[in-house]
Formats: sequence, structure tokens, C-alpha cells
Amino acid sequence: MITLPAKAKEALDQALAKGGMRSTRQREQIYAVLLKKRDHPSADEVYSRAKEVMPTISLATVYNCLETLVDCGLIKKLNYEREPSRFCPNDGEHAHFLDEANGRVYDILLPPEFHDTIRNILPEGFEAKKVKLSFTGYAPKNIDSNVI
Amino acid sequence: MITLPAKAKEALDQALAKGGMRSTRQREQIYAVLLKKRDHPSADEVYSRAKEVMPTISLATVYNCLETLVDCGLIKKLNYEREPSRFCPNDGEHAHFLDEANGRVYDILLPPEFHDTIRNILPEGFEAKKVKLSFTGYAPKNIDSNVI
DNA sequence: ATTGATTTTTGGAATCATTCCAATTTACTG
DNA sequence: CAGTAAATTGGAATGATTCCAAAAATCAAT
Repeated sequence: MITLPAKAKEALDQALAKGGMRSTRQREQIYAVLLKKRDHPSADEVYSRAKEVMPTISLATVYNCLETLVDCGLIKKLNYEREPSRFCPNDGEHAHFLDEANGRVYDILLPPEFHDTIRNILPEGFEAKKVKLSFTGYAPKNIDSNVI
Repeated sequence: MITLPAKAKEALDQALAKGGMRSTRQREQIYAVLLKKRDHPSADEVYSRAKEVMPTISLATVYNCLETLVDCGLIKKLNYEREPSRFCPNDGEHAHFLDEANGRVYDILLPPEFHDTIRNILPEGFEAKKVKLSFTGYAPKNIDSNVI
């Protein structure tokens, strides 16, 4: 069991309550695991890490919890081609950069007005609920953080 | 059998030759099918349409041909979550808009400088080979073309 | 054209991330 | 504390895609 930072715990409980969902140990641990190492792990990788802090958790539960957190808006689901989905506990708007050399994904923080700018290129009548911007290529070496 | 427009046929043969690949009836028909109705079909849907013009073609071949065309740069592969991949015979740079109401995907043509602008937001040292911009939401009704 | 070497196509089996299921356990309400 | 609804669990099922080995088709050189 790991302890979720008080602030995160609060955000989690609120987000769950808003959707009429219950706060459970499993959901808390999955969220804690994602916040601890922010490297965009797959469901399977989350399962591995979760088992270390809660050995009896099941893979099905990991999938359920991840889906719940996505629905709550606390985390994001990333997809590259049809590879296993990866998860990102960054709720702000940002782009993603996949480094082809090592498979790592970086969060690229954008200037605050950027998403609006992008939305404005849409022709009259198109209403975007979600905007996804993602890059693939090579990241500079010696980057330590996954959030840029 | 459908006839591939002369210009497209030429582009296909050239693109294949450049990669040391052979021109085959199957590849030609798959490309023709994609150009005929530009609605971003899945591999399965391409298979249905291909069988109408070439009844003996196999699903495996459809997958093979689509992959080849993607590798040649003649078509693009689109992915939404982990739904079946869809294919787009538009080789220019453009964004995609998925209409949640009916599942249709629209090509959104961008101002020519836009992709460069987007690339420029990347921090020093990040080299993007591919940029993907996609929207999800509601498109205006009564749109006839899939290319905007 | 025919041969030979190399690709490509083909049908069916295999893969594997994810979803589904029914039974048990857990969390909330009164 | 009891009752009810939601969540967790392990295992089975799903389904798009890939893999495989054999047959067919393409291209280059004769």
C-alpha cells in the first residue's frame, strides 16, 4: 500500500463522487501508482506495479480502475497505432511526444492559448470536444523528466 | 476489377518501385477501392469492397496491401483508441475530425504553414518525424464530402 | 516466351490486449 | 447492523491483426 498525497486523494474522492462512484482501495492504489512514476505505463505495467503494493489485485480490476479514472478525467489514455494503451496522470491539456529510439513518451506542455488557436482552424460548424496533438520522432538525450 | 486512374496508377507503380516492391493486381485494386469512396474504411470494410471487384482476394492480402501502401506513403493509417484501424488515401498533411454522432471521419485541410508552426512549439532538441492532429466532436450536418 | 529466383498471395491457425461473465466481496444508507 | 447497490475477482471469450507454410504470380535474363 502506498499513500496517496492528501491533495490527490481529495481530487480523487471528489472526482469519483461527482460521477456517483465509490472510493475504493484499489482505485486509490492505481491512482497512486500512476502518480508515483510518470512514465506512461501500459495496463500490464500498471498491474505489475500495483501488485507490489497490493498483491491480491487482479488484472481485470486494473483495467476497471484505469477506465474509471479516465472517465473521471483524472488520467488520460494514450494510443499509438494499435499498441497497448498507455496512461498519463496529467489532467491538463498537453501534447505527447513518442521517442522512437526508446519508446518513452514525453508530455509537452503547451502555451495556454495554443489549444484555442488550434481549435480555431476548424471550419465553421465543427465543434471539437477533444483535441489530440502528438508527435513521433527523436527526443534529445539526457532528458530526466517525462514532463517537459 | 476497377480501373485505377492513369495518374494514380503511375504514382502507385513509382512508389512501389522506389521501395523495390512489385506491382500486383491486388495492390492496384485495394488502392482503387480506397480512392473510389474516400470515407476512411476499416480493413474489414476494404475487404468487403475489394471482394466485389475481385472475389477471390483474401483478408490477409488486404492487410498486406494496406500495410504496403502505408509504407509507400500513398495512404495513411488512422487509429482511434484501439478500434480497428481505418485508412485514408490522402497523402498530403492534414488533420482528422471524428464525428461522434455517426463515426465518420473528415479530412481537415490545414493552411500550408500550419504544420511548421506546430513543429515550432517543440522544445529545443526534439525532432518530430510525424505530427498527428486529430479532433473528436460533432461535425455540422449535411456535409457531403469527407475532405474539407 | 521459358526458366529461375524472389515476392506475393492465400486460408487457416495463433496471438494477445481487452472485455465479458457470474460469483464473491465491499462500500454506503438508513 | 442490515440491506442494497457497486466493485472486485479469476477465468473464459472476443476480435483485430499477425504469423505460417504452401501455392501462385512477377520480374530479369536467357
